[in-house]
Amino acid sequence: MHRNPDPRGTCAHEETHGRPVDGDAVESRARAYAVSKGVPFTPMRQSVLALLAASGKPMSAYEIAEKVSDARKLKAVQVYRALEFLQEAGCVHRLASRSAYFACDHLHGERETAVFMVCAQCGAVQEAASELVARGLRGAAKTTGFRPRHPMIEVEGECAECAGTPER
Amino acid sequence: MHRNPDPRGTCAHEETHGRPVDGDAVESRARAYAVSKGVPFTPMRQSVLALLAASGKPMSAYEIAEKVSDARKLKAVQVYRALEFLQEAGCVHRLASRSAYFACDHLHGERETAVFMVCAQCGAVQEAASELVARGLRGAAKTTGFRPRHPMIEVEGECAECAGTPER
DNA sequence: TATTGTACTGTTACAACATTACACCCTTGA
DNA sequence: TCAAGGGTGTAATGTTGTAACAGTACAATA
Ligand SMILES: [Zn+2]
Ligand SMILES: [Zn+2]
Ligand SMILES: [Zn+2]
Ligand SMILES: [Zn+2]
Repeated sequence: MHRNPDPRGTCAHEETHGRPVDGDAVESRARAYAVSKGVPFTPMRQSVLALLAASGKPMSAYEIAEKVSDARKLKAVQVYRALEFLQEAGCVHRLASRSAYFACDHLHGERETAVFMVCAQCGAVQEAASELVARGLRGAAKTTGFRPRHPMIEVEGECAECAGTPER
Repeated sequence: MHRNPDPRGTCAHEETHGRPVDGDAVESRARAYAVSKGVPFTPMRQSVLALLAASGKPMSAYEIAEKVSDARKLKAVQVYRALEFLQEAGCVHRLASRSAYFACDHLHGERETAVFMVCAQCGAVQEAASELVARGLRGAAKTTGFRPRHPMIEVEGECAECAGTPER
């Protein structure tokens, strides 16, 4: 059900599709967060974040463990620890629909509602913050007396590039 | 909310929190789908759907396998097969945020955008269809040329009952 | 300097979720 | 009778995520 599509098989122009994020910007955000929490920004955390930022696509923790070409072979549990920190720092998100993680260089207001748009063809993720969606959610919640806490919006579809080149 | 005398023993706690769906309605929808596809609506499928409808809460496949009190002990893979059919039939949804499945007696228009509101306390799920959210998503997609196909919106929070009775 | 506290690391084991593979039924229709 | 297509039962395996614990690094403190 949530097997990740094989990038090599589905998309010949992988290079054109990646949406690498600004690695430096995102790393400095992570460093700032580490300072604010009084914890170190370790090489482990740096490696995982750099890989995600460079790839620009969601990857599973096990995939990350394989691809962190840091000589050492990482175990998944180590990756999960790094991801936990990076998610707290706000520079990595988890895609529940794929059990995958990706780097993000946006600045998220505390109250923002992020929309993740995942391309079914190439796997690239685009992020948007829609006030209209946020209002809609508040409205839907109000009619049932529900108190929203953590909205999660993931849309599968086709990115502009893949829609434009329908048959690779 | 509906007349749904649970045949088998569900505990009293569940009783107060569950939001049982209309089991008959949802089963007839599943039967109609089976007919339309020329496949049988088997006892296996019926049992799984009935259990989900009666419980009114999301359950994992393994939980379902345990609780289908049908004398036989089901293996998870059998439950997954039934769930696959029931999801196609549109009477069961998967909650990605919890890797759980729940029955739904709504009629989903092809273009509707469903919002799942999951109570963090009691686990109950409420479903709503917000046109405002749908418009917001279309808007967000349009600005990036993204073609939305399967939106997935899950909001964690507290249902009216749990918010009203903080410490039951 | 020695001690303590805190957090990261490396490793093993395991829990929870999901799929693949295959043999064995059925029923339906040549 | 036979083959084809689907459902079932079972075992094995794959994937995702945590718990537990011993060891290490380092800073604050006595
Ligand atoms: Zn983001
Ligand atoms: Zn794409
Ligand atoms: Zn529904
Ligand atoms: Zn509740």
